[in-house]
Amino acid sequence: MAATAPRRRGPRRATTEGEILDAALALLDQGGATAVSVRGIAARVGVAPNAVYTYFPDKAAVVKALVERLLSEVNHDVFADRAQPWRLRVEALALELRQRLTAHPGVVQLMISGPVTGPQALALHEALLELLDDAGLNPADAPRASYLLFVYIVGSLALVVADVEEPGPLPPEAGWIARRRQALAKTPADHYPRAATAAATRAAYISTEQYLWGLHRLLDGIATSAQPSIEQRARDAIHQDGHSSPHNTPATSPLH
Amino acid sequence: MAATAPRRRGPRRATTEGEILDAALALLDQGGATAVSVRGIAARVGVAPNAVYTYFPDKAAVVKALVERLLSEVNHDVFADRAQPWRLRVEALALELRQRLTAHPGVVQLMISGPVTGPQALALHEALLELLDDAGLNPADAPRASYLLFVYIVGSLALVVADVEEPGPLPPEAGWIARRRQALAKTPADHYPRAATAAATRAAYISTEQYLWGLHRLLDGIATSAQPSIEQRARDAIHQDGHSSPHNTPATSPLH
DNA sequence: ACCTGAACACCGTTCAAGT
DNA sequence: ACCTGAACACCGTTCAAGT
Repeated sequence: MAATAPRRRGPRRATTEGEILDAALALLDQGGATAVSVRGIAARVGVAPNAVYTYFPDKAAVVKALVERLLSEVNHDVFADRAQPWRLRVEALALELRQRLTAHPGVVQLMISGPVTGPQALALHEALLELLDDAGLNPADAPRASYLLFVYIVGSLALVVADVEEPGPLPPEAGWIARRRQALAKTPADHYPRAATAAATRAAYISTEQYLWGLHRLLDGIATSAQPSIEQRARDAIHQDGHSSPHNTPATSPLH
Repeated sequence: MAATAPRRRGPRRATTEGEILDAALALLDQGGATAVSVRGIAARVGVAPNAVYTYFPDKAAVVKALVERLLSEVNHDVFADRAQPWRLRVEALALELRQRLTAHPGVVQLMISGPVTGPQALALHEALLELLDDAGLNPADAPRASYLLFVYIVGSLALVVADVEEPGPLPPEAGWIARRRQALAKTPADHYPRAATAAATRAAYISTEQYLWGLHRLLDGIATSAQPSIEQRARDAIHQDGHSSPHNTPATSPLH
């Protein structure tokens, strides 16, 4: 795709494709997903609105490229170490993605405004498949599990971001939860007794702790059904049954 | 909220608040989330754009009311039967929500454009908490599990809807998957070997079957960690330990 | 190849005015 | 209470024209 362009030797005037994405990112960060506009980008770059169409066919292409750029900032090293237990590696991936994407809250909305099929998204998918293969999942379950994890991660972020109405960076977690607790305390106990009782827990839905709690339940579910049992793995060591191929890690939960 | 208005006796001119939501829904169904505009609604109702502001303070309020209306169409009966195993009940809820929301694909984007806190959303939350309580989850885990399920359901629907770019009703599943398989077959095996091998499975990510597969893993994870084991439940029948209160259902997976 | 001016068909929202 | 005309500050995209 990115053919080695002739690279003009004149001093000013940068790549201008990167400039456009820089401008789009700046708009995203200060105004949220709705603030990313072709006209806004053009104004920031210092150019007429339609000049953007020299580099991108339409706004959707700009958004797609922006999503790819942010996905490219995900550090694959944090979950690449095959000596680590697979659960810890998945957890590292989930936390890394959460951190990178919540740093630009609006990007989640942009991501789910169209199919996520760019090279960076595919590379992440590939890495996760590798990871789950290392975990001993069979080839039929690994992709299913990878999508399950992706759905959970994206869904979590989408709901977290949706909870704040003002654009800009997400508020610090502690104060955010406190504010939610205050609001949820008004839940009418006569109509919604259980929701009212659980108000404090509900306030923490947007927390990293809830995020990890859910992830661990999910990993339990994947391990339970898609990994061989301890007894089965013992037998596997002698007689392979073609359904599973345990590699290196035990199915212990790291934090639970 | 809905105080009994004087109800004019003149023949024409309906509630006009419902008319607005009808128009918004029609726009949503034929043009997707982006087609829901104040001006479009006004044109459909046959009124000046600013007339909408007589009934709603802003567009966000219209969207919120529309989401609530669609959530109100969710049939609680399909998961209300306490004689049914809890897993089947959760599955019924998940399928009911999926069916209702995919009937109006754009609504998922509208839902996650702001906090989901209306009465209908709360009622659903309450019902799910009741259900998980029936399942024997302790009061600390039930709300966490309910949010986990909600995240999964909403995340799944968001990604399913994001996969189609044209607005309007979702395509029939079989042809949709076939089209995806055709596209994913082009995955370069040299760069993404596992993703390429799993192309057929990836094509079915948007299927109801994958949706249920993920849900079952999730239920396994919830049952494993938050429900007492079989032995523990046997002991529970005699000696209550205050951590769990099993009611009526075994932890068998219905479809797996 | 890269950019512009001008235009088209849209947005959400406000304000003053009318009934 | 309910609605309108007019306006303001925005959108994405196209087209013909310029360098």
